Amino acid sequence: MQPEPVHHRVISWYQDHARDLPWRSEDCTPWGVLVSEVMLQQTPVARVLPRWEEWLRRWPDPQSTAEAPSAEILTVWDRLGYPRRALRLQQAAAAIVERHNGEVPSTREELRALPGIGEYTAAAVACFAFGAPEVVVDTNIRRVHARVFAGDALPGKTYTAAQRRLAHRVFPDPELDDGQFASAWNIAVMELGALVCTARPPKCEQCPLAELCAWRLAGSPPPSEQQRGQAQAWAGTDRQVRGALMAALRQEGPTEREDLLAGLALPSADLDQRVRCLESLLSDGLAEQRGVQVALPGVL
DNA sequence: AAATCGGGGTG
DNA sequence: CACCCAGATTT
Repeated sequence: MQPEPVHHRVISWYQDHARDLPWRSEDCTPWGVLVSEVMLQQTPVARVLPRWEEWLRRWPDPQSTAEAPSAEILTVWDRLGYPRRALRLQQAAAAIVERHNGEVPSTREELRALPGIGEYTAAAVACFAFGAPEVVVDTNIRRVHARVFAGDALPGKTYTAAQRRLAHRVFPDPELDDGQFASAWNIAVMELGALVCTARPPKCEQCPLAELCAWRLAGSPPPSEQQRGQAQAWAGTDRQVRGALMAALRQEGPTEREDLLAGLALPSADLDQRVRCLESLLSDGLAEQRGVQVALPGVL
């Protein structure tokens, strides 16, 4: 759409209030941006920062990442969560070496074809690392759009087709400013969602859009039951058991299968669940079994 | 469209 | 203790 007050207000607000994050630095490489985006998938900025610093210090480019032992990749990943992301990030590095001569590709389509790079991350890297005017939509942006334009308290758990259409409809026209204005819109709305238009108690008194926010103008109605995501319990789940197994493999190194299964400090997990979870880790390539030993992958 | 996949910080 | 966090992949 044509530039409107909503666009100018958000971008101006960003220029005054943006956090100083290392992957936003002028001298951050596209690889640094890509690593940050993968680490930030479902993981807060504060927990990513130290892991990102160490990763880039050890593996500053796709080539070195592709050559590293997977066991080291998973150890540096530490407890960031969803360790399959770490494995896919290494697979993406290998694909970049093979298909793109070791240089992070700059188009949304090429990025989307890499392992672990979905709709959001492909658009984010193309925009933040290369300045491409792609429509970026993350959980922060979905929430801002839901409130400001749709008048809803929360966007709901799943990214719907209607929400995708809305994001495109309110995106500034890239033809106008060679895309400079359009690409600035993405990071500005995202930061507004992260700092002001937050999930719980939003700081509307600090918001540059408060006067024109549809949700606020409607009286800030509370979220419906449908909009409130039902958080699945954590204790007793396979995810907890898988996480405990991975933590043990990181800390203890190669371990006899029977000792690994018996040593888990999770009394609630019966043997069937422990075996099922270990088998799933082996199947995912997050662990390897060699004889009676189980270990992180890639170490001979 | 829904399920699965970690882990920790926070109101 | 429920809820949230710069999602991707599979079914």
